[in-house]
Amino acid sequence: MPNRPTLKTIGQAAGLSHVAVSKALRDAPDISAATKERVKKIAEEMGYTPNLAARNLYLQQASAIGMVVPAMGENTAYGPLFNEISAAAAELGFCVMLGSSHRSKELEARHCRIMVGNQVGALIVASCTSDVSHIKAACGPTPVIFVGGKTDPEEEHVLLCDYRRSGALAVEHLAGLGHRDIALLTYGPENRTIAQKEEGFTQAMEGLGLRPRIIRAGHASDTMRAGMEAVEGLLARGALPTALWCASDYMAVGAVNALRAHGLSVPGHVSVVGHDDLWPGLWPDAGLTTLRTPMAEMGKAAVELALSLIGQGGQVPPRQVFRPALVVRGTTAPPPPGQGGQPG
Amino acid sequence: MPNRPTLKTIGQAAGLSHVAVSKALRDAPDISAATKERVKKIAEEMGYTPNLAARNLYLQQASAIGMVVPAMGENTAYGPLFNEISAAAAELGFCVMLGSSHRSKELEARHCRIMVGNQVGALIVASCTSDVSHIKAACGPTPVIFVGGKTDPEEEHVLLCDYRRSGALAVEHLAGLGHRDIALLTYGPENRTIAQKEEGFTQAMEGLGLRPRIIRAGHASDTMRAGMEAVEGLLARGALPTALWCASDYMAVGAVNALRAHGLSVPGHVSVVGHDDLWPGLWPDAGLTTLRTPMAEMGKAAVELALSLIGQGGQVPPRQVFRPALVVRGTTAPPPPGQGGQPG
DNA sequence: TTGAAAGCGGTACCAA
DNA sequence: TTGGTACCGCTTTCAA
Repeated sequence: MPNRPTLKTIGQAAGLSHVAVSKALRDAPDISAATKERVKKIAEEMGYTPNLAARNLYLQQASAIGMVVPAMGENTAYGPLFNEISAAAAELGFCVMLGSSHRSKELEARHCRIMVGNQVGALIVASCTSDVSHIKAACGPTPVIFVGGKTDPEEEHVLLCDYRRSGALAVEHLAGLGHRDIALLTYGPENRTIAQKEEGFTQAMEGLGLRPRIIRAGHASDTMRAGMEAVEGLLARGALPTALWCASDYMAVGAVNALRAHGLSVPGHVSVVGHDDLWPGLWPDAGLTTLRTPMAEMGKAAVELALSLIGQGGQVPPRQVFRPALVVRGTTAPPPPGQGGQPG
Repeated sequence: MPNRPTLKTIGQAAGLSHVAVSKALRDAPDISAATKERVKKIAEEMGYTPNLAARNLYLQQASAIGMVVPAMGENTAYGPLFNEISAAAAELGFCVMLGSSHRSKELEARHCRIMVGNQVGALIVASCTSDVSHIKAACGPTPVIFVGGKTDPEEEHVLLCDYRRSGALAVEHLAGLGHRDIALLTYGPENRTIAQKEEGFTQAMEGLGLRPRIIRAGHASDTMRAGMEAVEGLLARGALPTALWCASDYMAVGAVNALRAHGLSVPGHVSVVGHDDLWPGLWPDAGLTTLRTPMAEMGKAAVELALSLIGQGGQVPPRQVFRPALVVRGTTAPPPPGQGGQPG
């Protein structure tokens, strides 16, 4: 590391002790205004930046929080979530250490250990598996906040999204438009997020006396293809419903793509709803009707909870569930005349 | 911060001084094997993690590097780049502090200051503007590595991608297939990346005696729409070429979308090449032919350069230019018979 | 083979 | 109003 000026350096230049300099820079009441001004000027000139590691060491504080995710980009929601967390943390003078686990439990634990060693006050982890014992072991007494759908809602600190409600909202919207034959398209492998969506969907459909159809196709690694395959399968069986709710926006785009390739109009013939609202412009000639997860609120809540656990913020509930919201754009409309009925 | 065990804690449990414990844990030659084993066992049991901040303070080292980007996600290349940087850093026991500037110079500088205060050894910055004076001011003596197309290639430490070569590769591929009427689609606002692509394209076309056509449309914030608008404009003027090179993959998807909406086949009627290769599966029913920026190499190089500047690695060239590579998938083919000629 | 002392940069306490 | 001293957790040096 390059030689930055320290309190001592400034003190020498000012003919003062490092203690006086420290006080002057922090506007202590027992330093004369003249001295303060002089010291501040010198510090400014020398480009002084306090060494937070040293300060934290003495004060037994933290000025960083950690975050571990499976991967950034790759059409996941972690990018937007990180943006919010970064902003909220910077607002409070904290910085964020981030690690990509590349979906490896070993790397996940390794990131946690490195960050704990580097004195993060708390960790926000979107684990790549539902089993998080290795993470807890790696973090020891450092508090961990779990985020993301794979997590057990009974963890001590956890921020989740209510995907059951997603199902309710999707069905409510589509049924409200007059659809009665609605299918949910999901993908493998089974996880808590998918299960919740299926549950919410089934419950909402049955509540309306409608038959819930759930089609599982493809794999999480390529949900766009999964959407196409699901639609192809439905078409091949002559079982196309009038509305589709897809478990992810990407899947929805794949579904729309496949429908249009077969000369079907969206939303003219078939309505499609997505999930996540990762890219408002994803389907630019119309805009995808979708369910928005409240990333900004989740990010802010994660930082608040982290600071609260560090003891740098007020009390915050240790478990929070966020509610998705419906965003109506151009891929949903009433069903074609005469097709609103429930199939056999 | 929760009370983690320290060397002193372990020493008390082991009936030794903290010095002996420190040595034992680091396998110093002057500690007996028996003591080492005993100490290590106790440390293990207590879940000891060395306080790297304290170690760094004494050793005047850094164990973290910083990275500042305009935003994660949002269809930028920073996600994949971060993944690589994270992996390379973790490999070497370093962690990465990341900040999203939300395209604000103030926040950009703020992140830099916070990270410098937190003792990062070096910073990797993808600036949101070409002017980087505020960043340099915020970082002081801490070395900064600039990445991304907006940067002046004369900066002291800089990693770039040769977008002129992208133009050459795109033209070479399309001309090799028999295309003579090729247009480049770009978007505003003008920046160094775009300028380089245009330059490389023009040069390559003229080298083959072909007329370079460049269409600028839309805005960087929604390049998918820009791609659609560009195609609509070309169709309206009856000036559609047989091949399009789009400045981004997203723009290419928009272009393909618009072409197909008009009943044109890709690559049957028109070939389309993208740029970046952010999502191999972006256009699932074919796969987009595109130019791939070598993210993995750039990430690795960034970390190596950072460590070299910290004095923790070997010598590394301070400026590096990476070469994009052509990835041929399903959106390029020879032009339709009789349409390979150069237009008036 | 072990440990006392000093120092990294900062802050708190108390004496001058 | 100022500064000496001690301490945060760790490592290095040197004496026991």
